Amino acid sequence: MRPRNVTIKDIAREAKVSIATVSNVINNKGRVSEETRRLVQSLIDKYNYTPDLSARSLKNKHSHLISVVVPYLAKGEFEDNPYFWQVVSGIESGASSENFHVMLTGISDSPDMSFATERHLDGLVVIGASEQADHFQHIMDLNLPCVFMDSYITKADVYQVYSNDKFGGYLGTKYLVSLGYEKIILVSGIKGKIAEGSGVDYQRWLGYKQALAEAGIEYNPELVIEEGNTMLGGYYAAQKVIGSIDRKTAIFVLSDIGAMGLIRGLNELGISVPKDVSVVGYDDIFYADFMVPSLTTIRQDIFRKGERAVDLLLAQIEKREIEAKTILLPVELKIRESTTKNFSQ
Amino acid sequence: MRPRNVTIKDIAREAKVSIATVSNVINNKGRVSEETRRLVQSLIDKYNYTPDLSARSLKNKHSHLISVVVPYLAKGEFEDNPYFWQVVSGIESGASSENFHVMLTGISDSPDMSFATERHLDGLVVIGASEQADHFQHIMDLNLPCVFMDSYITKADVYQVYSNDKFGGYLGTKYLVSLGYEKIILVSGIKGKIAEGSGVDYQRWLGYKQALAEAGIEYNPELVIEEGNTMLGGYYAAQKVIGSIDRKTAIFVLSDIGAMGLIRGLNELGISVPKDVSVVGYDDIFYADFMVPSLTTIRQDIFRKGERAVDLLLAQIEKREIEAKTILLPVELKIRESTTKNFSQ
DNA sequence: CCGGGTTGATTAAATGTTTAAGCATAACTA
DNA sequence: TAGTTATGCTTAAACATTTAATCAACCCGG
Repeated sequence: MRPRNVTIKDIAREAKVSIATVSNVINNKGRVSEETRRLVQSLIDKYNYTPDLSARSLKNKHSHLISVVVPYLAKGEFEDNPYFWQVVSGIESGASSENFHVMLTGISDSPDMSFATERHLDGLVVIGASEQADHFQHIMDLNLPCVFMDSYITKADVYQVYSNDKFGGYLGTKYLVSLGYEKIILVSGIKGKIAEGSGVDYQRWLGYKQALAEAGIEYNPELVIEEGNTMLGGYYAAQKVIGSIDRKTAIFVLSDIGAMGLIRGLNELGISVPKDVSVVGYDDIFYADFMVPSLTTIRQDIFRKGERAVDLLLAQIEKREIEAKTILLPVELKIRESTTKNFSQ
Repeated sequence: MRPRNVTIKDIAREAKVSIATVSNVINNKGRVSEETRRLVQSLIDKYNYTPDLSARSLKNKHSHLISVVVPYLAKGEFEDNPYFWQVVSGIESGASSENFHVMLTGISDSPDMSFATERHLDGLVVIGASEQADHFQHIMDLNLPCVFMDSYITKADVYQVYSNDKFGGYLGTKYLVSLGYEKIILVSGIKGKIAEGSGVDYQRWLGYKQALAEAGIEYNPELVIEEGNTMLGGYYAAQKVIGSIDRKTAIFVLSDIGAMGLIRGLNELGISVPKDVSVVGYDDIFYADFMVPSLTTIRQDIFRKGERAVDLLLAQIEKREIEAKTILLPVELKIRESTTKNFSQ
């Protein structure tokens, strides 16, 4: 029905040159006179010819395709934290402006990474990897340009981007202390991460501890609730936390989504934020500002993080010189309605 | 460093057979004895060989790759409605279980669809297309298996999946009427869609009108606010709406995200939900249940919608017989805290 | 014992590119 | 003017597959 796809051969035939010449004008390589270059280009435009990427990638061993590897919540179901959508959005933005396309793959317990070589992927952005996990070695074995985001890999000298999680933990805690609270509950993510000493939550916890130490508040491990940085996790955390809330207590939740669940849970238990307890979140996902109450939080530019990851990835792919293998993005305290001065004294 | 990728040739050589035979065992085609099949398979397993998808796709003209086409908010920036992440998650789920991979591409005003043929994409899931828009014809011209989601295409006989938007609009409106409200403000999406008569918002608007008619309430176009189904849109809608709120007024927002912005905006203007006004949302995005107040909304199973779109797409790709080209998913009223009976009488 | 069918394999072409090597022709240099 | 060099282009191989065509060997019925 529709004219079959025009190939380099068709262009070459009509221009009365060899396909090599056409290839040369496409890629701006080799030697070709201005005259034929124009002729060929005009035919390319006329027929709207674009080279077949499968053929190209077969020859080249690269595809202009990168993949972002996102942790699965359940089998085949992505984490429902809008954080990821913002990251992915940033990655797509960075990639598409450099003419790369983005594939989306989930990673599970037994990760099969063969797709990366099968498809001649040019690179990977891996979100929230852990060097303890199986998949880490699998990924390293690919020997592919790779950027780890929010991963705190120390064993290997890899490219990484993260924001200043330790400082973020410090900032949030210190702010609550400055408001007059002396007992600061930390609601953190996946169980065991802190003990394991890995991941963003561990870093934020370090900052939390540091701020406590500076304030002369003794660290109490019982105030650290590892509930998972999900809405439901925060919601259940409310029940765990309720018993220990007094006039000197504030809560620092290491994700906005968790904070949202927590606030909801507290409400149902008759505790109102910020009247009865102050809550600080983390991430500044785009609706933190629209919640009721709006959420005091540690802001990181999530979209930007995705873009920067692509920068770093493309630098590797194109073997450009780079200042540093690691990009550390700033965090910032956003004060909103979910926190208030402690008037109990 | 790492042994260069093993190809079909290597397997063939070691098995002392031709590459055609290896190809046959891989694809379960042609004739090959049980004995050699086992031999070859064992070598495939031993070397962890997987066929090169570029070469395959060059020959086959298909790639086991589909793309989901998402509207851009700004250039390179996806719509921030978590709705999309849930859809994409469902699509990835459906695709990966059938060994397809998913690419993510944004669509803008001047859409270049050449990537689809260049990459031998097997199909497209297009979200929120409009047959009036430029991109629609571009997509049709590709002549590729395609599923339109939330698009209400009528000009062409295409595969589509949507949920029962008209009924959803009816349901939400009728519920507010049943609570005793007589003046129901509709906060809708992108300006002009209703006049244009296209898209999900138009359908929901039809349902809205129908419910009003059944209740004997006169339709008043001034009560329809087209503000964009974004959080910020809802937020600004609050200002437009504030003047016309009285004791008999309720608000139906055609997206949860917009409802969230609206409720926030109303709060800032001193109006509390549901005490002063009842609000119904649309979508049941995953945190509608966790907001304060939790949101009465029209629920659709967004994740499922993504999965079903893939079903439909794969049926086309594999040329399977299908009952119908259109899948209509149910909607359901979820009653929560943002609505309350009108006690003004 | 001969011709036809079945079985298990091989050969070779084809897919659409890129690229190294080669080859005229023209232009420059000594 | 002869030798070198630069220019513009072509040839052909290579990339890793699939698949149609072919073929040898074997079996079997008449």
